[in-house]
Amino acid sequence: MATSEPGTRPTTIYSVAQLAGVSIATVSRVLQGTGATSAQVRAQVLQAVEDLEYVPRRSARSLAVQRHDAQGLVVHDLTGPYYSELLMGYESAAGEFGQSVIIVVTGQREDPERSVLELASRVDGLVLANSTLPDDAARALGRRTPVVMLARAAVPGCDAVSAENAQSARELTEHLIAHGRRRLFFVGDPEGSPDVQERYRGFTAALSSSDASAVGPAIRVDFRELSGAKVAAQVMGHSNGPDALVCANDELALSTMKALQRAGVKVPDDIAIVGWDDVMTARYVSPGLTTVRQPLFELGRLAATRLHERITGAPVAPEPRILPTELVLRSSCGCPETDDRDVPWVTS
Amino acid sequence: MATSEPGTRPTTIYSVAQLAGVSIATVSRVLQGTGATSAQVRAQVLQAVEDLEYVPRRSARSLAVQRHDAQGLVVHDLTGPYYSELLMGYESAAGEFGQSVIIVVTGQREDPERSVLELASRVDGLVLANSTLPDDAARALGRRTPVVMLARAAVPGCDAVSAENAQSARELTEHLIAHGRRRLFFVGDPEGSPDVQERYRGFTAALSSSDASAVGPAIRVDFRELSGAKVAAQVMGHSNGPDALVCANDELALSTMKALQRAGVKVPDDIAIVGWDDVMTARYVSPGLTTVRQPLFELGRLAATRLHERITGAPVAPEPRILPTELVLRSSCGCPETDDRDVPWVTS
DNA sequence: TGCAGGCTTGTAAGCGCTTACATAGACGGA
DNA sequence: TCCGTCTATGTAAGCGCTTACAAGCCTGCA
Repeated sequence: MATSEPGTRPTTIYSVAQLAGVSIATVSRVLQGTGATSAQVRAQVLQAVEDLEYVPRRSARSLAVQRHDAQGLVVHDLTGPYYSELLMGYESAAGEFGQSVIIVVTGQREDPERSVLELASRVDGLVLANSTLPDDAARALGRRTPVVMLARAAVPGCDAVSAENAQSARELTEHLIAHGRRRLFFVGDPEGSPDVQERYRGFTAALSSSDASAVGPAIRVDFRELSGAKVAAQVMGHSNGPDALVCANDELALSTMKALQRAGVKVPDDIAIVGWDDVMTARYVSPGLTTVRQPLFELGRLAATRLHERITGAPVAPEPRILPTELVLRSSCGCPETDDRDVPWVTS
Repeated sequence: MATSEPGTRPTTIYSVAQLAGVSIATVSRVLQGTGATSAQVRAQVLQAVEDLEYVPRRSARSLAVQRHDAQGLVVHDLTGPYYSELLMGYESAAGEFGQSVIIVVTGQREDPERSVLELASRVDGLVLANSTLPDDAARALGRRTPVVMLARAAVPGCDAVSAENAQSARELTEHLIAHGRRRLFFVGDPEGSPDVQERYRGFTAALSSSDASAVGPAIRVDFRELSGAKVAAQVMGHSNGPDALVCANDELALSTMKALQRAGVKVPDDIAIVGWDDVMTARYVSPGLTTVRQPLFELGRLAATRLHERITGAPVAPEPRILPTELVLRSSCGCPETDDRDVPWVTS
């Protein structure tokens, strides 16, 4: 009914109180469900609320209760399925707690630090993904508001959640060695992100406890799909090139694979390729890409949950929470084709 | 320095004023840049702000100025590259306007309508994507706050932005007809979303002005990748089946294509397949998937921009803003393979 | 009938910020 | 020297909500 006709002041708790014939305190009590109220009055108030289509202003409430009921999620970018899944998970958990989620993408902000600081002033806590803010900035932030680090190392005063990396990297590498591969290269820049660093660590660990060749220097390229051609060129330039490539993520693996195949290299016969993330494309290409699946949705949920715990009083966890990952064996590693695995029973 | 030691009250504009030896009004003026202030005082205030690491509480400001500097983005889900791109674009534009973006995913809310209403109370306006709220709810919302409809039909009182659909559907269909296809089927549920409905409209329009067969009923399946097998079964069950499939999106096209290929059907020789969205997989599969690229990032930017204009006073635009799309011809339609098109010069 | 104690409701004091308005200097011209 | 004008600053009134506290009412018991 009484929607904001031009000139009419928007409906507030005062309008409701007036219409219901009670004080604003009573309206507030009815709406919060705090304090005792008679059924009679409650009905009147609810009726008035409905008639006026009243929704309390959040800012007024936030100011009064000193709480925003909102969480901030800070990521570097949103490209690829990685962040979609993560964000879905995050939002789903936050929603259950009645928390809004405000997202800022630092990659497209000219002054990320300022943006995050500003964000901090409108949320009760925030989650910082990797490549967003340097550690010291994060630590400083952690002193003024609850902070959860996502997919990056914990800093003092902040919680951390992430998916397992080193162990699965090790398994993946050992799997390739078991396939008889001996000249394995890592593709990706370990300096680029904590995730990649961990993966590289697992990779070297597996190699050094095997009879495979000493580790070649990692082929350092950035994360993106674009880099495949560069990698392929470098690989083929080698006189005694690699017989297996462990790529830091699927985009890299796929574009490298495609570039290699186009140049006549057989995958996996001449060279095996594996990646990370289990993106949709991984199960559509031929050969299917062996990769590592991360529980992204769950990771998002975990981050939101942990942050909420912190906000509501839980202490900083002494240890980071690390979610297990899952090897997805297709045939780019040398395994036989198995159709079943490619049935998309799960949407990634 | 003076970060919140336990027991210390958090720093407010009062602390700053006190430290700087001025009144809170002056602090506010310096920080806003409104009103004249002497260089002397300005320096003192700024120094105090820095010393105390003061950041104004947003809720207090929002309450005072009756503005949130935040926009709400309401989507049904976030799966697939569609929403990542869109969200990136949205966030980038909103950030430039100094607006935060709060996102709610209705698909995982038990009471979407309530969630959105609540959202409305903490933002200055919102963008509603399709499949989130019914039109009448949207219209009601539009009466109390600026609303922009995204990829769905305008309703009175709301703006609308979307990507072109019917025209490109028509071109795509005509392209298939030019390849000699005569028994074209549409795959997807036109009732499911306004986008699909438009595409279907373009599809039928192209058919009816050609000598191609009358349109078979659309093969109605939902959007997701899972449906491919069903479609393939249905297609192959036909005695005189289709020689071309226009799929409502790439996920559908790709999974159908894979299922068909696995059953020995040759694409595009036996049957051509085309889709929508130009997802990453489209350029990695063989044959490359012919599809329609939507300017998702731009669409996101446009939505944010339009909403911001509305919030800052612009009237509702009489016409929806429609962004052009682009046919991406690969070989699943019958065109010869062209490698160049597959170079990922753009990340989608 | 009077009164203690339990419910329900109202009153009013914030929450931290912005901003209209009042005030106090500083300056220049008569 | 006095007064009108500006300019820089302070004062205080909100913004809409929550919540501690006060107050009023009703009940049951002595």
